[in-house]
Amino acid sequence: MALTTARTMPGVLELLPLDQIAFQGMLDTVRSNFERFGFLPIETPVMEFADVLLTKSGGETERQVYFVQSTGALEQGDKPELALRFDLTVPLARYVAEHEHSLNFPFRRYQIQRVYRGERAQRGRFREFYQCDVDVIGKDSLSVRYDAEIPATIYGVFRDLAIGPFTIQLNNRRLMRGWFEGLGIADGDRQMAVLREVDKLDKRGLDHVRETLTGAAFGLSTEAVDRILAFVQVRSTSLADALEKLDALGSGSETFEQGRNELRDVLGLIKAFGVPESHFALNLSIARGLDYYTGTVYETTLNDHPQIGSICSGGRYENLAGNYTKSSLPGVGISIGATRLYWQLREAGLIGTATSTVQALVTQMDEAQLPVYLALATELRQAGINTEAVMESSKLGKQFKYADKAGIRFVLVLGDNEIANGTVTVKDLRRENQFEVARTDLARTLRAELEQGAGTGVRA
RNA sequence: GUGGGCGUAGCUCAGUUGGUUAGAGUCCCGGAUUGUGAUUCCGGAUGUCGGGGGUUCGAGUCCCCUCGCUCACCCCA
Repeated sequence: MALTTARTMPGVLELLPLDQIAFQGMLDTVRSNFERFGFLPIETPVMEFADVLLTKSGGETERQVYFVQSTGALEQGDKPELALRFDLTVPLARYVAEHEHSLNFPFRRYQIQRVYRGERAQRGRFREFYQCDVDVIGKDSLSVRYDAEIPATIYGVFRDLAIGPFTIQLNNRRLMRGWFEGLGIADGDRQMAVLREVDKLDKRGLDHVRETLTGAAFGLSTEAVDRILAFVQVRSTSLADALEKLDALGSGSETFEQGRNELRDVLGLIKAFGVPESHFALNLSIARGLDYYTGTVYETTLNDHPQIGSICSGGRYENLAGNYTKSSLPGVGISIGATRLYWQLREAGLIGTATSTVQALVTQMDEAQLPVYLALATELRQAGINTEAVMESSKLGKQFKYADKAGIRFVLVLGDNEIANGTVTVKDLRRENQFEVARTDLARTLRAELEQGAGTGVRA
């Protein structure tokens, strides 16, 4: 019989158990921080009705959507009725509109699930990936103060992930649009186009952006472009510096002043939330490509690994669910692309080898003593230690090799001597030492050892 | 969706101006006398040379087509 090649589609990340443990450790850190800040969990279906998912989308989104069709509909040649979600924000909008009358506002939710995009595979880009989202949705209005709570949450996440120094960079869409208005770029679509272009500043460089803006596609004057470039190059080094640089921009349109006031409030509150000044900064080139953002926008980068780019981004939007309800539902939120983040951290060598979730292996010296081994394993499990017992007899060396490869830290040997003495021999494969303890003290001893070296599993 | 690069063991690759039975390292499996892994030594398994066609006495190598992967753009986590 011809064999089928075992393979997965490009753009998916499938991990071996030890890597999966590291990845899940990362998600646990994200989740616990989201919960610590008082966000509530929800999950939504992977599939949604296509018309619900694609309401506001232009051609770009639709191009990246996977449609889903039942066999029956496929045979009849119908248009697909269902599609896979491509982010968690659109399903959130649908969720809030659908359950509006049962929800408590401001609605603070977090959601950690996979999303799907039909992209051509590329380094660090996935077709199936995890997003970790937090959003706050208000009914009719939502204070700009929430715009500061989001970065505070994000600070907690990346601090606990311990992946090195990072900076949460902030900007405000109103401030940008107001600045462009002052230069005579009044049309909304045109403002968006300029905005998307300056967003590339950090990636493409000053000259490239200048060339594009003065070029035929935009046709802006050299003076206007110089003013834009001066604006988007603003970066801050501390809170006082940020406020000073905002003042130094001079006065502007009503939109501009509104944006500036929002930014001032947000920056001040981020500090009040306890985020160190070294970890947040003004970056007036941050724009975000998505057009639904209206005010504050965020991007987070690792200081020592700028090539990785943004590892977490989001912002403020008015009218989240305008396509589904007449209610006004403003919100602010952010998303961590966990799959890409994990993949890039691994590429950069920032993730060490995880230890197994299995903490102890009970070896088998003598098949006849199997009940003794199983009783020992049960004892340890009852003491909260994840334990595996060797079920098939083999050479002890082979059993050690198995434990080593599996990343199991403690190997327990129970032979005639130990049984006679009421002891257990423990080999700690991580510390590379061996000791013998009374069986009655075993669980306590292992617990103490394990707690000593407790970590997130993501540390290098 | 648009443009460039690359396809040889599971992985990283070598393979001369076309010339016998296609190699190395790594990984995997087994062994090196009594109850100890990761080091060392010995042995073993593994390939429609991406696929199809053409040129030739002879193609991994040259030509054409095709498929796959990958990088950049677009967009984005």
